[in-house]
Amino acid sequence: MGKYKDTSPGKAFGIVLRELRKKAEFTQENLAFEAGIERNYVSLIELGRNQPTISVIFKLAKALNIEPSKMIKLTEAKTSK
Amino acid sequence: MGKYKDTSPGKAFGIVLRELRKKAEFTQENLAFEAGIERNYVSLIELGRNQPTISVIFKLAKALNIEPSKMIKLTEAKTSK
DNA sequence: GTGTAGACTGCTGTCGACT
DNA sequence: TAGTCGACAGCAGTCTACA
Repeated sequence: MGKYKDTSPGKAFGIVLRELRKKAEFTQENLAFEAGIERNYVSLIELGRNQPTISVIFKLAKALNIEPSKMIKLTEAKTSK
Repeated sequence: MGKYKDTSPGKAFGIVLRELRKKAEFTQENLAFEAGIERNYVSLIELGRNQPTISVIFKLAKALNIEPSKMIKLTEAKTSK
């Protein structure tokens, strides 16, 4: 407890998602199509406005051809530091 | 064709959560208290009825003293993607 | 100690359209 | 190409309570 500069998991995940999407050279529209979700929803997640559920996380990971746990691992790195 | 990996991420996560909770010798009530969520909600997650959001996953992982990515890794092993 | 149920609040996620 | 807006359905998550 006490004070920490707390980047919420949701926001951190959004940053990770954007980085991975750019690296994969996807547009939000392409990623949304591959993951089977809405394009503007990808935007909301990347901006950290929406906290995705576990099923959405798995969909995104599959679309990006990466393990879900790898995405979470990257997210941890942004939340703790 | 694997053994029996035909589970949705939500259900798989529930199974993993229960296994980890038992291993840590927590009751649902203890875990809920540590994670700062409702006791019956732990039950719903374990049963695969509710899909937790990423923030809840992080709360549970912290309460169990395990990395969130580790929980997801275990979940992958029980999921058919 | 856990599952479930109802009632409730608020957010996830969709959809079309405009910036 | 990405952000946002409003309207909307559905579900995440709370709370109390009972088997």
